[in-house]
Amino acid sequence: MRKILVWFRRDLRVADNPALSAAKSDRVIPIYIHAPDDEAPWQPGAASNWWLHHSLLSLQDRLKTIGSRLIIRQGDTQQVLSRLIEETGAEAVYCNRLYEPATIKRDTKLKKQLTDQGLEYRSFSGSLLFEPWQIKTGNDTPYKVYTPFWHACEKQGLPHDIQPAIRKLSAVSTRLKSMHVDELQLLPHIDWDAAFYEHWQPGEAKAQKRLREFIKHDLADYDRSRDYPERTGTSRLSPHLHFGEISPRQIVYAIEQARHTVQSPTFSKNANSYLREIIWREFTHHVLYSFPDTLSKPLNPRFKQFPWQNRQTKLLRAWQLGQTGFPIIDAGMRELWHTGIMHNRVRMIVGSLLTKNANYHWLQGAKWFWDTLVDADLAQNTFNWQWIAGCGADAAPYFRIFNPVTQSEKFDKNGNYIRKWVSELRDVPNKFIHTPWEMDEQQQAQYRCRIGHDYPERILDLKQTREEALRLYKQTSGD
DNA sequence: TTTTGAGTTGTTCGA
DNA sequence: GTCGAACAACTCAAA
Repeated sequence: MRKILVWFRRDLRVADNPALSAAKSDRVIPIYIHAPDDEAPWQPGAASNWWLHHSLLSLQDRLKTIGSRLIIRQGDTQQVLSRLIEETGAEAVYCNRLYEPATIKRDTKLKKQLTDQGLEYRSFSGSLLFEPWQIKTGNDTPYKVYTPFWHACEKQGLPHDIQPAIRKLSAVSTRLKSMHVDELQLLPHIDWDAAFYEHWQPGEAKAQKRLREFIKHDLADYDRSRDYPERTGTSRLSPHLHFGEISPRQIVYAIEQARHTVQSPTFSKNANSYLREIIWREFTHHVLYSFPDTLSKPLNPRFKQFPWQNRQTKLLRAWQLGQTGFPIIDAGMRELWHTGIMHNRVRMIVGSLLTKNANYHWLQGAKWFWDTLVDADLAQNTFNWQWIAGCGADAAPYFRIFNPVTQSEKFDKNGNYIRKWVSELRDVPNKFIHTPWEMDEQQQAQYRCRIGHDYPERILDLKQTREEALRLYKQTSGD
């Protein structure tokens, strides 16, 4: 039996883990290397680190139940790996592939170094359904439009062959030292994460539970209910997927099973809508893989000179803190701050306001989301911010500027979402919940919400900024 | 090579 | 209140 280092990265699961499965009949030494310096300039934010902490604890427990032990180390990846190889006498390193530009660069270098030393380095496909080089147009170019990409995936068939969970691994020598998860200092020093514990349960088992509950309660009505932020009609699997506590193949497998069991055209239609979202995730990774410059530059070259603002100002701060004076925006930004997530519908509304109405650079929004989201994912964050800013793949047309009042009236009719997150508006009746500035002084006093005192004035004029944005974007699209 | 059809999520205005 | 059209042309992808 050979000794194999199974290098966990963002595949923190035991079931359907191709690298682990490939190594399981040998002597597996599961390792996790915390190497924050490798990830600059996109260091994971505090919310992401909170999740990682709990996910690592969970993986540690899971491995213990099958007779193994997770070895945690910190430092430069290459040095830590060499050290571990020396200490253990391992002959091989197995891992599941990641696709961000900086990670590919690091892993390619590592692979060369290890193979040069006569070691085996093997990587597997564990976090995407399709490898980014696997889905190409007829001209062998990467797709830039979603629908044909989806059709190409459908044509190949969404893979749902899953590897069963491993029941037993050989023991890891007690002499091999591991750090405690606590020592990685991933948890915040000040206590702002209380609400996270109410909203999230990281870990492989919880991810499976979330998937089952989503299919049972929400999938049948997914098309409709996913658009209403007060409901829980979305899957909320994104952070689990990001850290690989669950694989997209496992999701496809479970959806297909449910489809088979339920046997209803409506259910099947809703199931497809959800699978399309999973394929959006694939699409964002494929686009970043093929166009690594999009991390900082617009995919659409017309936007090279686009005059987005890039300064730190009061307006940006007000947006970040949920103090814009627009209830739906403030609800979303506060939900994000408190829970590490924001409903998808609301992400579009706040993104449109920042990039189009306020004319901020999409990277400003991307950076804030990166720091605050538990599901922060480089490919998806980059893609989606470029999408809403109108400069990305299959982007929103220039005239699509969300109106936060209209959106709010449409998707949070009774203001339940707003009142949940913006307590100043708790007593404001439905008539004014989307437009509290329309209350006269007496009403403001009566409902205990004085504009400019209890709740902020609006930070911008919707109509005027919309017209300015239309002018700017029209110029850019029409040149 | 050329042609053809289509393209996540919206808003506003006027009939 | 409801509905359809305008907002624009361009690029992508496949036939």
